[in-house]
Amino acid sequence: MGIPAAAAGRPAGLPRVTRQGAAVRAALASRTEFVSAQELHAQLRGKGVGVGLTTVYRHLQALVDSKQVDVLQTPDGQTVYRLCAREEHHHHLVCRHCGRTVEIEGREVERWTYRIAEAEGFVDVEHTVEVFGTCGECAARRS
Amino acid sequence: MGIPAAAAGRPAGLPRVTRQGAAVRAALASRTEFVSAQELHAQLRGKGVGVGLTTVYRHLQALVDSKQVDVLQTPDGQTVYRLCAREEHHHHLVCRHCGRTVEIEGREVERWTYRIAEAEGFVDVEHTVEVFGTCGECAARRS
DNA sequence: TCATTACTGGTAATGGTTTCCATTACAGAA
DNA sequence: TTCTGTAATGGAAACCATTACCAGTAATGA
Ligand SMILES: [Mn+2]
Ligand SMILES: [Mn+2]
Ligand SMILES: [Zn+2]
Ligand SMILES: [Zn+2]
Repeated sequence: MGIPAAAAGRPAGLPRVTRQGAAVRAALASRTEFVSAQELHAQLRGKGVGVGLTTVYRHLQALVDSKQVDVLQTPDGQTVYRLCAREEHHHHLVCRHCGRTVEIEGREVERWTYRIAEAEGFVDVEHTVEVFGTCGECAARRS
Repeated sequence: MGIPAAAAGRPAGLPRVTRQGAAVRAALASRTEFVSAQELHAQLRGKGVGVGLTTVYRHLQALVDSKQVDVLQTPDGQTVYRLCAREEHHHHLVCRHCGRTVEIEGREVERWTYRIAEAEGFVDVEHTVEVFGTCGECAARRS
């Protein structure tokens, strides 16, 4: 009675495994930079994988909610996603030309935000820290 | 010949002084938190000040371009504006409930972003650093 | 006062994201 | 394997904040 031992697949009865879900995740995994839902959708369609745009949005949101994917808004306001290597909290250094992305970590910044917030009496704090610039290659290419 | 001594008003021949421009700036000055263009427009209309939504957007953008106003996107993606006290580069600690905003400065963070970017070969770097949380009052109110 | 032209603002167009909802197809039960 | 309940799908329509148009208005300098 009770919980089947081989409950490995997916805990309890959560998201079903579908062709589309796998496709979205795979598409994201194939890209190393941040990409938009529309870009991913176009990429999938281009390779003949039938997936609705709505579904792409849904899976991306689910991945974000489960902390498996990072999101950020580019300076020009579009939402982009990325399947990051490290699971722990981190930030990004992004080339505004080619999109090349480097995951960065900063103990000092973490301590700083916490200290500042506490000093002002704020609790339940979260922060966004993103760095944009021109990577070496792009800088050379346009010199 | 030459430049009139009393060129105080507005340097050279740049933006004209209009009722609407003053209204938008005044409306922003009356608010201490970050507000959206739509909110400002509604506030102005509510007080009987006739200003078109398009014009509100235009003036906000102009104020942003001339560094007189700060912009940021809330976690839920809406663009909000604020007339800050200090002109120098700084960041914000914002209450996600009441919008109360504290201007913060962080030499360490500035140095950190610069150092990281340089180490990775990035140039022409800019960064976004915003801290969101629940302020003391709001924390008490919902305890 | 007059002419020049930047500014204004209503309306239409954009464009990314979400909502609807009828259809499809996982996955556990029989 | 087949049956079934229901989560997932996806095309179309709705949303909605922001922008583009452009004819009318008004600030400015002569
Ligand atoms: Mn951090
Ligand atoms: Mn800074
Ligand atoms: Zn680059
Ligand atoms: Zn508050």
